[in-house]
Amino acid sequence: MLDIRRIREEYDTVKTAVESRGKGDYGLAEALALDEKRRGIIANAEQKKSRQNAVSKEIPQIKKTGGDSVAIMAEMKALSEQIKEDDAQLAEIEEKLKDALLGIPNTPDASVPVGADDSENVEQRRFGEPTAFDFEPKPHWELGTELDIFDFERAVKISGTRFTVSKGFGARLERSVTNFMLDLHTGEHGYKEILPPFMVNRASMTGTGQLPKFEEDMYHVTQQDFFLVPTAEVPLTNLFMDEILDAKDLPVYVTAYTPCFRKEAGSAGRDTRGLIRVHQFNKVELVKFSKPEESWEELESLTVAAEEVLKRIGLPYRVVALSTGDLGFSSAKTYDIEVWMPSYGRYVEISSCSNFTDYQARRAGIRFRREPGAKPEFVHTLNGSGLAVGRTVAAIIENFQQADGSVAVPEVLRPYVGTDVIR
RNA sequence: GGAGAAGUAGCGAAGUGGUCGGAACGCGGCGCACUCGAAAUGCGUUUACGGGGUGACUCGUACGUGGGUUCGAAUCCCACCUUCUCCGCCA
Repeated sequence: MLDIRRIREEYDTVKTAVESRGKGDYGLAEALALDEKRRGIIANAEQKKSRQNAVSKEIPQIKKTGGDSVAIMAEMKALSEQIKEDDAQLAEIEEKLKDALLGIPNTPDASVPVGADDSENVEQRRFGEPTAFDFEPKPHWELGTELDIFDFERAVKISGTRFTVSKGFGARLERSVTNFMLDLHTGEHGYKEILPPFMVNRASMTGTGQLPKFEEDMYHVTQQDFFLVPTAEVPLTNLFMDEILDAKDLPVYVTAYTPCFRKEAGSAGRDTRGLIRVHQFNKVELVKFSKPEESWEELESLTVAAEEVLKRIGLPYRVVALSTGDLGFSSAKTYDIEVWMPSYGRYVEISSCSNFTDYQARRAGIRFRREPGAKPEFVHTLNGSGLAVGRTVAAIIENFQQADGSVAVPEVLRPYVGTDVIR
């Protein structure tokens, strides 16, 4: 969430930034009004409390010396009731203020292109050229079914639409890609591998910004109020919830493979075939905790680390900077990496790399101390897919398909897959 | 799932209705003294959040969490969370 003091002191700047997302002020004006009300109540209540504390210290003396405590007790009783009323009123205002703040998105960085939607995203760079074929290429769902490595019909039978079953080399390829990504990031990019829970509590989902606004997108285990993780970002970022880190340990780099669970509500009819948009998919996630002054540099290197996966596999891609209208709720700046997907005839999102600045850190209470005795400051959090595994598999199958319907295994993956060609 | 015990500063731990909350005591950390240096020893110091103030500073809040009783709660009552021990179940 945004710092209420920043909203108070730089209201116009914050308002302009938030409104650049193109969907109003998200209750910013309301938050400011609530804050003013809140401070008025605090000033009043604390004066009364100060008096109450002072008198409470005197009462034992009065009693000991046999003085008359009846009048003062009556006064204190009345004061105590007033304080209770003030506190109740304050709690109510603070609850409202907190709700208001949780509903306000992060302020886009000044470098983010202003635009209404994804059509105004700005391409940053490309790697490779869209794959050229001297035959008619097939989409991965057709190839995969013919090769008997995907089984969409049985997935529907055992679970429903938007679920997948991989078999044989299909399952092996998925596992290989996952391992390749984890090995690259842990071995060469300095990330520590984490295996987190796949279900998290409400506090974690609130810390990273999925709750309270986006509850309808999540799978909720109502029996125990758990949520299935929509991304490993949630458990990874909340590793340090309510902790104060040591500056000498920053930056912290962590990575994890998890399945990701999403309802995909509102995308009915979109990408209904294949591995592109499903309720459960695998992803390797990269998360960083950094000092504020280093986070922009860290965003660039995180994006480069994610790109490296595609470079080594040999898949054509491009990087785009999201415009303000397409930017995620908690993000101050996001680069999407898009891989070339022949069946779509365009680039498709395969990674989203964001700097959340102190927005998530403030919600989740993740701080650091520059030196012993210094005031704790909020860290900056960043994350990016490194990469979405299912979409990577789909891209490999489509871009590496051969005229005879077989799929060449990219060289870096051969030691993992154990074959040169899937046929 | 059942029974019992416990949650107080970085760690251990005292406090069972008021002068006990930055909080006894011990350990650790930091500073100073002693030392060529270190150890040992001695002295001092050591939380976070919010309000007000340019500031020195000041007021408030916090004893797992949330309620309640009381003029006053770490202390009494209720609910929940977590940890430990035993039993049950289980990969």
